[in-house]
Amino acid sequence: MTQERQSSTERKRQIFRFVRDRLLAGEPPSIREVQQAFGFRAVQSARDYLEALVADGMLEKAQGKARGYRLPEGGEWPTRMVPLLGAVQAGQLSTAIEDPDGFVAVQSNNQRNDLFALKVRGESMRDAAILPDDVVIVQRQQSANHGEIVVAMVDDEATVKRLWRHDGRIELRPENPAFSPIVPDPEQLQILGKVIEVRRSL
Amino acid sequence: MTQERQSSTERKRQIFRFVRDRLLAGEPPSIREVQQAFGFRAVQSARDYLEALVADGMLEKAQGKARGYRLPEGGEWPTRMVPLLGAVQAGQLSTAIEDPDGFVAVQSNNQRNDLFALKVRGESMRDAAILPDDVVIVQRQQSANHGEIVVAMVDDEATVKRLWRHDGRIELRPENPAFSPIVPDPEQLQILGKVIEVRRSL
DNA sequence: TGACATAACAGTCATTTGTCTGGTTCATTG
DNA sequence: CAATGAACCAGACAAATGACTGTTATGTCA
Repeated sequence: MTQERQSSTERKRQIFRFVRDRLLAGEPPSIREVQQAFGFRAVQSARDYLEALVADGMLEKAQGKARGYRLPEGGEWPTRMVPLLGAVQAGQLSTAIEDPDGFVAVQSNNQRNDLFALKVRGESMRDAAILPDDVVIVQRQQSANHGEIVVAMVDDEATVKRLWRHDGRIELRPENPAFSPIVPDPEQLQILGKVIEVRRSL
Repeated sequence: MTQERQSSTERKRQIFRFVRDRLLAGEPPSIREVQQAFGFRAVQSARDYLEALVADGMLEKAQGKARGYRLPEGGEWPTRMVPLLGAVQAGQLSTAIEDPDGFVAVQSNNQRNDLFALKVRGESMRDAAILPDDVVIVQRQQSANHGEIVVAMVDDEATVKRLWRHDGRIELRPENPAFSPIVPDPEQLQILGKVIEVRRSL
């Protein structure tokens, strides 16, 4: 009359995967949904497993709130959705982020809300293996180190270039012999952020 | 005694962004949480706005479920975790997938469980902008079309190459003049899948 | 065998959350 | 002004969900 007995550890793993997948899909399950998914006849059975997972540090939960189980923020890198911007013009970054073209899932230990994604235009970084229509994940910051690939405002438009420092001057170098380096007026140079990842769909 | 009166459209936008950001963070809000976030004295006020957003197609909701508001399914695909494999040897793909080096978040409308990720070794695809240590997302399939980039078993190891068909023969072409095309014995050619995305961390 | 631990079950209560019906305030306008 | 509609408010009810206490089966092992 009761459901077949199973090894705790294996079922625990299955339940964790179920909850994790639901959380990654943005749909936190209720305890009773876990119960039904695994055919338990009692709510408490599912609850026992969930509590065990919390005790193991595999899950966290918000007391009293509905659908309150979450993945811990520390151990595994949480996946977050990051706004995808088509084009950015000077001074419009924050407004562009409020009305993005879409969202991209990124795994990052970055706590703050300072990542965004940008679609690359042009061939100027071809030899750095960054092609048109690639999507770059960008960490917002006002400056960058020598040699890092940055997104900067040039002629009122966001472009991807490698930042080069020499003789106290800053240069934005394309990586394609067909393009010329840019030596911006230091007063006007506006760096939007540093490229931390490149993605290309085939 | 009542809260300051505001223009509907602007507040609607604000409420939408609030809900959207909560959803993207994986924490769907309850109606009362929206109410409190905007200082409404009545639940129904928040509810009115949420209903309006649903009517506008900006949100969807699941009847009766707690925290049931969602972003519409338009173009945004669910994010799934896909096993990341370091190296694969012949015949060991399925076992490798059970003990992966990690997981990668992928957005895909693919329903089946036939995606995996593989870390690229070697420079043989350099001119296709695929570099060592890049991670390729692969869709498992036994064959592929002319011109597609595939993962195939060569010398008992998985390699990334472009598949070329001519004269009824199949060739695995590197994309780097320093490497030579491979013309495998058709009997032994084992294609693991097709590369659908390339990622590089900087 | 009997003590023990584990996995599952039963039932109840409390809180959170969604739903509903209607009322109040206030600017606009014919 | 009276009518109207928009924005907001009040309160109650119901469904979903979490929390709690205790019980029953089943395997292990001294």
